[in-house]
Amino acid sequence: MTLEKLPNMEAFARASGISRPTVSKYFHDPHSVRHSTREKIERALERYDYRPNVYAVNQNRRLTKTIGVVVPYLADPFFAEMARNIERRCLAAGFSPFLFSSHGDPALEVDILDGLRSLRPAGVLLAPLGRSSDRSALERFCREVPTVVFDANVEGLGEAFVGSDNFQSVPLIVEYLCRTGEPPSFFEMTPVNPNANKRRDAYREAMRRLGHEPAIVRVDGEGWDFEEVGRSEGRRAIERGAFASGTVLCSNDRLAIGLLAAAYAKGLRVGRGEGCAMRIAGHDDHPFSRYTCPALTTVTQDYGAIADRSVETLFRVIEAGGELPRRESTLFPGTLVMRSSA
Amino acid sequence: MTLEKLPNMEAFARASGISRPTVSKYFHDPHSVRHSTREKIERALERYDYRPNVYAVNQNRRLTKTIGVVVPYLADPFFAEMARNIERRCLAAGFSPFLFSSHGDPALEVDILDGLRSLRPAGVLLAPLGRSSDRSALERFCREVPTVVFDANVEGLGEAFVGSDNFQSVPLIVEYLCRTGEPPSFFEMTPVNPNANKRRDAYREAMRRLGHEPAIVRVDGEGWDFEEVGRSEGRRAIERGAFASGTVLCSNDRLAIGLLAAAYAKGLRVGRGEGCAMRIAGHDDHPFSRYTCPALTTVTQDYGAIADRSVETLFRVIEAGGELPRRESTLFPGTLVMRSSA
DNA sequence: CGCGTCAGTTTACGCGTGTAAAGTTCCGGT
DNA sequence: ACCGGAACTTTACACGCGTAAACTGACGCG
Repeated sequence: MTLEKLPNMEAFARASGISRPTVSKYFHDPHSVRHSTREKIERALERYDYRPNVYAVNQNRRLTKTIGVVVPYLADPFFAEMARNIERRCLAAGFSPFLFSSHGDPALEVDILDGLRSLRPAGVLLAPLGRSSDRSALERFCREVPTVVFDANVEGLGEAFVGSDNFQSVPLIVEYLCRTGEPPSFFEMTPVNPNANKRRDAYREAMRRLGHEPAIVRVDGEGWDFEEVGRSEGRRAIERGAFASGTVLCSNDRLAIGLLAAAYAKGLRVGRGEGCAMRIAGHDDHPFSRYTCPALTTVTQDYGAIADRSVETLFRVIEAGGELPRRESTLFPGTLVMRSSA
Repeated sequence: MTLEKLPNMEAFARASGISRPTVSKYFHDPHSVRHSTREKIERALERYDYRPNVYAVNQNRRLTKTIGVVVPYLADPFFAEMARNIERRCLAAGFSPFLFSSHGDPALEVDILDGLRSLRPAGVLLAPLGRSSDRSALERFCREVPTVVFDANVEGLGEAFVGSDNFQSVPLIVEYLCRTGEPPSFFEMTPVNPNANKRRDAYREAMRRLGHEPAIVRVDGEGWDFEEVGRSEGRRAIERGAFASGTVLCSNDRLAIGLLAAAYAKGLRVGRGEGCAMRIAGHDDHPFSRYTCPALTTVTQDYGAIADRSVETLFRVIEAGGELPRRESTLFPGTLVMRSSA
C-alpha cells in the first residue's frame, strides 16, 4: 500500500481541511495549534504522503534546524564514536545533524566550513584539525555561525570548548606507572594539536613533582596515520635505545598500538608480569585498545560526557541567539583503565 | 581584510556588471558563458563575498548536486575508509557528499533514508545494514532515488551493486591455509548481512573441493560489536574445544581481532612458527589488522576500487536519468595478505 | 550590404514555503 | 446570553533563484 503523494503544502492543507498558514504553523511546532486541528492534520498525514520541502522551508527560515558536525579524521574510531553520540543527541532534540570529516586535510577543513556556512546551520560542533588548521578561516567561520569547539581547543575560537583535562589525566597515569615500576618515558610524534602539547607538558610536570627526570622521545611523523608512525618510528627508537626505561607512556592510544606492534616484532614481551621487557601505556581509551595484545593500559576520555556537554552547550548558545556572555571551557577528568600492558 | 557581503544574485550581478540570468548560467556551468564575461564575474567574485543560496538553488533545480552516502556503522574503520574514498570522488566531480551512519540500527536507517529523500539528492550510495534492514522501506526509497548499493548486496535493490567477490577471496585464503598447515575451521557470528552467509558458503565449498570436511563454529552475537563477540565467544569456543584444528579462519577481521585477544588471554601463542598453538586468519584487511600482535593474515578488499566503481556507476545512473537498462553487479577480487598470524 | 548566429539583455513568471495583516469563527468563563 | 480572546481563515507579499521569451548588439561571411 503506497500513499498518495501530495506535491505541496497547499494540496496537503486542502486534503486535511485546514488552511495552509495553519498547517505551516503545525510543522513549525505541532503544539502551537489547537488539539482538534492537530488531530485533523495528523490524520491527513497518515492518509497522504507529504513532507514539507526542505529547501523551501529553509529559504525562508532565519535559522535552520540543521547542525553541522566536523571532525578531523573519521577513520579514527574515537571520532566516529564521538560523532555517534553527538548525532543521537541532535536527533533527539529535533535537529538534523550533518557529519563531515576533514580527513586530516586543512584545505578540506576550510572547504567544509565554507560549504557549511552556506547551509546556514543553527550551529556547528567543530573538532578542529589543530596545528595545521587555517586559523583565520576558522575564526571567520565562527564569527558567522554559532560554534562549539570540542576535543582540541583553539584558544578564543568559538563560543565554548569542551574536552578532557590533560593536566588531570596524564598525571594520573604517570603516578600509576611510577608507583608500580620504573618511571615512564614519554613517546610522542610531531604534535598535530594542542592536546599533544598539553600532554607532554603535563607529563613533564608530573614527573618533576614525583622527583623524576622527564624523558621525552619525540619522533617525526606527519598526517593522521598514528599507528604507522608508532610502529616504524617506535621500532627505530627501540633499536637505538631511545627509551630511558622499559616503561613508555604514549601520547595517545593509536601511537601505543603502533609501539605495541613494534615491540612484538622485536620479540619484546610487553606487560607488567615476570619476563616482560616493556610496559606500554596510552591515553584516550580508544575503542580498540581493549583488544590489543596485551590489552592496553590507558586513561579514558569520557566520550559520552564530552558529546553531551558539547551538544548541550551548543543548544544553549543557539537559544541565547548565537553568543555566550563569555567563552566557556569545560574539561572532563579521565579515569585510569588498568589492563595488562602496563 | 573582510570582503563586502552581498545578499543575493541580483546585487552580485549588478556589482559585476552582468545581468542576473547570465550570472545564473555562470554558476550552473562557468564554461557556458563567453570568456570575457566569465572573467568579469570571477573578478567580482574576488572583490565581493557572494555564494548562491543553496536552498533557493535546489528548490528550482530538478536534480540537486548532493549525493547521499549511507553506511551501516561508521565506527568501523572499514566504512570510514570507504566513505573517505567516496567523498573524495564526489567532490572531484562537483557534487556535495553528505554522510550518514545507521549505527547498526534499522530504524535509524529508515529515518536517514526518509530525511535523505526530502533532500532530493542526485543519487545515493548505500551500504545497507543487511539482514536487519527494513527491506520494503529500502525498496520504496530506491524507487524514488537513484541508488547504488555497495558492500552488502540486497538482491534486486537499487540500480547496481558493487562489492567484493567472496567466492573468489575466501577460497584464496582457505587454499593458502590448507597448503601451509592444517585445514581451517570457520569462525562466524550470527550473520548480519549477506556477505557473512556467502563467506561461510564459500568456505564450505572450498574445503570440500580440497577434500576436507568443513568445520563451522557459529556463535551468538548481536549488533556490530564484533571484536567483543570475537573475544568473549572466541574464548568460550577455545575452552570447550570447539575448533576442529588449531587453524581458524574468521568471517571478518574484526572478529579475528577479538579472537586474537582471546587466544592471547588464554596464553596461546598465535602464528605460523614453531611453538605456536593457533593460526588465525581474517577477511577484509581492516585498517587495523596490520597492527595486531601478531599482524593478521587476511584477504584484502580493494577499498579504492569498490569506492571508485560505486561512484562511477552512480554517475552513470544519474546521467542516464536515474535508471540503468538492467541491474549491474560488480564484484572485485581480493588478494591474499600474508602476515604473521597464519 | 544583408543575413544569420551567438551571447548577452530585459522582462516576467514560477518554485514551495514563511509570515504578516485583517477579518471570522470558535470556545470558555462570567 | 454575552463577551473577550484565542485560533483559525483569507489574502497577500516576500525569499532567492531557475528559466523561458523576446529583444538587442556585435560579429563574421558570402
